[in-house]
Amino acid sequence: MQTSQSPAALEYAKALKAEIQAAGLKVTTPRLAVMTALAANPHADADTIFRAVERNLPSTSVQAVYGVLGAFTAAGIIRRIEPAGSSALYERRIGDNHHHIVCSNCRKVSDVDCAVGEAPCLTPSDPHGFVVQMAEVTFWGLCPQCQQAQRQSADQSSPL
Amino acid sequence: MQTSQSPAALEYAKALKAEIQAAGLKVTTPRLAVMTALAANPHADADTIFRAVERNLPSTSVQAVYGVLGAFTAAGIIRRIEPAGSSALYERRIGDNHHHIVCSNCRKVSDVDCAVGEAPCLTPSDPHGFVVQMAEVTFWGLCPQCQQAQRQSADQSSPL
DNA sequence: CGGTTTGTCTTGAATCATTCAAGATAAGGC
DNA sequence: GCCTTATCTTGAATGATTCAAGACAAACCG
Repeated sequence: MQTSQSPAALEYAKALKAEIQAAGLKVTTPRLAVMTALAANPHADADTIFRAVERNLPSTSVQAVYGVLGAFTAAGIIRRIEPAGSSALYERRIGDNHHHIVCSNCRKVSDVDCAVGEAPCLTPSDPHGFVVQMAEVTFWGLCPQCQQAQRQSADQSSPL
Repeated sequence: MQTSQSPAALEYAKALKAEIQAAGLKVTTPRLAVMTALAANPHADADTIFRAVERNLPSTSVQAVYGVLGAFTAAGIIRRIEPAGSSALYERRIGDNHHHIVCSNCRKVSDVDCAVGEAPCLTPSDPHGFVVQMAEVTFWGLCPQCQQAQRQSADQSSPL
């Protein structure tokens, strides 16, 4: 991206490169850019990532971003989530089985650690013959901003 | 649907009608048909319901089905779920906060009662300022049929 | 360091689920 | 039975995502 980079940035680039190589994938400029964009946008959809990548790498195509995200997801170095009503979102935080809370109004997503380490309710009572591989928990609620917006409109409609 | 109906079927139709009316919606043939189709297909997408409805009511349009499903969902008499990788699915079982297990191979869905009545891990440790409204749990795994298919292909590739 | 192989990217187009809009129709209240 | 209004039909549009073919570049090799 830049001709001159800080030592920290160089370290970071090296780590990214190692991560991608470790997944058995070739290291390319678009791939590094997608990883960097994902670091800046922890729950981003393909279009958000595309626009972030495009800023530094104007020749990038949307399909390239989809390809990179697909390859990363298949390789297991990023995770894809699909909350109802949102397009697919991608995140770099993986391997810790964390969950998400989604704003039912604006669809903003935050990470949530599982409250209970062992995840007691994550063993279904009767899996109907399924072999359970994982449990995914999505909380729904109102994000701080939408709470405030709701309060304000309530104040307007019924002022004391 | 039929000119002559059994007493039980008449009772059922009456109950359906009451349910739809109670939601403040007009009772129409397509709406009754959608409800019946949903009873026969507990986790069906719009197209499945459309095809089921179409059998008895050939004049029905896909958009009518979308409209009915949307109205029912908005009224709260059916529930819409969107497991990752599936189109929207609808179910009549509502109000009991049950969860789902989805086959990661064929996307078949089954209901799962929450293992723990209180749902202990369903209170996020740190909701990041969100006001939590509900928790949605989706289990992923292999359904019995896909397990068998997997076993058979494993037997073929490495026969003893 | 240049050649070769193979995976990745660009361009262009297609698919699918879902939604929007306008007019025709039928349900429910009177 | 008539009127109002919600609902349905028809037709078209949208948006996210995927597919396909050829151009290109990364990694491996000597």
